[in-house]
Amino acid sequence: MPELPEVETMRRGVLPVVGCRVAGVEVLRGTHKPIGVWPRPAALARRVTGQRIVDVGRVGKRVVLALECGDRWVFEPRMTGLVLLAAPPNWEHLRLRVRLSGRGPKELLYWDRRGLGLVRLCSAAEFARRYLSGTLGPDALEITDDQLRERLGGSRREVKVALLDQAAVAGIGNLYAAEILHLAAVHPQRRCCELTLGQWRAIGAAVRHVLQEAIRYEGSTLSDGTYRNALNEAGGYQNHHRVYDREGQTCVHCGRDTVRRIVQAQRSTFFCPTCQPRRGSAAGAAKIAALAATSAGRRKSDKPRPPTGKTKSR
DNA sequence: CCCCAGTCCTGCGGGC
DNA sequence: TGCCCGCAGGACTGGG
Repeated sequence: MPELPEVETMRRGVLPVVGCRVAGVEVLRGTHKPIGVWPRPAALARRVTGQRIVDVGRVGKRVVLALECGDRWVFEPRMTGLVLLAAPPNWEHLRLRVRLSGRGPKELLYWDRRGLGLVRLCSAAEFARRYLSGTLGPDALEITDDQLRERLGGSRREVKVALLDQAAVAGIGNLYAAEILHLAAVHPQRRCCELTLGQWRAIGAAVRHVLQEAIRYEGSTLSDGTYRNALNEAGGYQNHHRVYDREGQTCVHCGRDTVRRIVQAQRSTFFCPTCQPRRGSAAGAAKIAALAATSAGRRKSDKPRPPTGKTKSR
């Protein structure tokens, strides 16, 4: 389930490949159906071999290697994909091995248990067309409250479903949508067009706060253990979840009600009926005002543990 | 245009 | 104990 925090953690983890040259690439086929790789392996090897990696960026939930020729190599993990420098959780599901030369890591690996992910090499023009020109909304870490409201405020969709729309805002998935709405004190089934300006601000503040905290803890590793960072280590944010996967447990905020589970758009949604009433509450708005202040104040001093993050390229 | 249901894929856990 | 079915949710497609 890599969402923005997990993919950002992978991106930071593989930053040491910047400056290395691609010495070769192997597309591995085990007993499973091969993942999507574009172009086909022979053409891929021809285009990437000898190229220097000049940057590691992120676009939504994808890791992007920028090559010196201008091509962008996009790794899209979808449900279970991992971009790794260390040994993978299980060699059987290794899908791609990129051998590197130069000082730094000797190889970069793409692993994917379910094989729903894909790896695509794009020219600069194709990259822009696919990922930068309107098909993907502003990055969730950078979107402003006004942009969020402009892009979703007119929609009749339920707000939790709308937050998953990558064309509106890029990076939020099922887990963090639930966490964000609990912090913002907004019921997941409220329609976007019914939300107040204050509620959109609360959601905006919660988007930034939840995602930054999750990045600080290097993402969420659920009970299936699939998600790992680039060094094959588990994340820590699962210990700080407010509602996700906590059905029937006491709400950590109000301490009185229990977390409920409903299904929206064929996906589980977790929420607390007391903290997220169907109508907005003054208490929720006040809570968010305080939170927004601490979140903004923390941003500059919030250093992840090494390897440290760098500006992403887009 | 907007929105939704169905599809892909594998591992795991519940039920019998 | 072993088997089967349903579920997990990324992005995409086809259709209303």
